Parts: sequence; C-alpha cells; structure tokens
Amino acid sequence: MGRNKIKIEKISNERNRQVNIFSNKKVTYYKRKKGLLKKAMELSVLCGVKVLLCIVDKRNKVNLFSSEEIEIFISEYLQEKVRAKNQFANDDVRFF
Amino acid sequence: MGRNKIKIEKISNERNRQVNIFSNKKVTYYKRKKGLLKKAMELSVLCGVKVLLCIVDKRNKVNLFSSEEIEIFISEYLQEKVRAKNQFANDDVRFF
DNA sequence: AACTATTGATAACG
DNA sequence: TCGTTATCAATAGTT
Repeated sequence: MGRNKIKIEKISNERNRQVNIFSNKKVTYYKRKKGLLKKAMELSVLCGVKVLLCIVDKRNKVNLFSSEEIEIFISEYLQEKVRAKNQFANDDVRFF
Repeated sequence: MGRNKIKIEKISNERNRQVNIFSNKKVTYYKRKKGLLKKAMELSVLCGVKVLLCIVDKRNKVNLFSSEEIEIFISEYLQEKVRAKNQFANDDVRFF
C-alpha cells in the first residue's frame, strides 16, 4: 500500500538515501510498528483471544502490546514446549 | 476495511448470526490472524527488528511468529523488568 | 472458500 | 519528524 508497491526485504542503504532528512527506514518502522500494535489490539478485542506482540528495536527498546499479564504467555509457551516434547506430531503449536 | 466499517469491540452473538455456516467471529479471526502474522513478519524483515507475536485462542492453541528464538524475548523482557524496577521513569519500556 | 466493494494502512512527498 | 495524499493492501459482508 502507499504510493508504490515495495518488496518485503531488508530496507537497503540505497533506498534510505532516496530520502533527504530522515531515512525511509525510520519512517517505515514508526508507521508499521504503530499499525501492527493497533491490529494486535483489535484482534484481541474483536475475537476475545490472548495476544502478545513484542518488538525490540536496534537500541533494544522494547515495544509491547499484551492483552494479558506477560507471565501468562511465558507460562503458556513453556507448557506448550513440554507438551510438544511429549508428543511426536503436535498440532497445537504452529510456527508460521 | 471491508463492506462496512465495524466497531472494535467483542464480536457479539447477534453479529455471529449473520452468517450461516461459519460464524462471522470465526471468519474474522482467521482473516485477521493471518493478516497480523504476515505484518509481523514484514516488519521484522523490512526494518531488521526483533518481533514476537503470540496468539492464543479459546482452545489454547498457540499461533506464533517469532523472528528470534523465544528465549531471547523472554530474557529481553526480564532484563527490561529489572531495569524498570531500578529506574523511576523508564523510557525504554512502553506499554501500548 | 471465493469474491468484491469498501475501508484501512502506508510509501512517497511536502 | 509530522501532516497529506495517492495508492496498494486487508478485510466485512456477500454468494
């Protein structure tokens, strides 16, 4: 979306140089981060599911949306891990 | 987006009844989950940042996108937590 | 599961 | 960065 279609690949320095003051990369990051956080919230509200979104940038700043206490997700994940270990074909964990 | 604008609130039984075979809720969930996972991947690739997205549905099925080993996020989070504890106004953790 | 009308997100620009 | 706009992308309701 936007004025042009873009390829989903790491934004190159060359592409950054197209913009004068701020790099295109930075702008894209702010905009897309904001959009992603919004959509994460929307999914959790609309469908009543638990959603955790964690974005860690180059400066190790953590941006977080979490519909639940984080510890719940950590515990769910660890439980899944144990379950997966005990089951050859585990349908319940799907890696995208 | 779509044919109508919708309010971001828990999808009601009334709205579910609009659709015969699949509940609108289920369809909305599938569509938006797919879109969110895609955008999480795109952000991590485009901007080279770490992204973790975890969706846990009503049946406790875990849907995951993670650009890194999960343990990295858990460790980053715990580190942030400790840092936040030691600092009154901590800019580095932002809850959306 | 597809379609499509429409809203929503965002790339480039100012 | 901040707002605007042209354009592409996601999706709500339909079939």
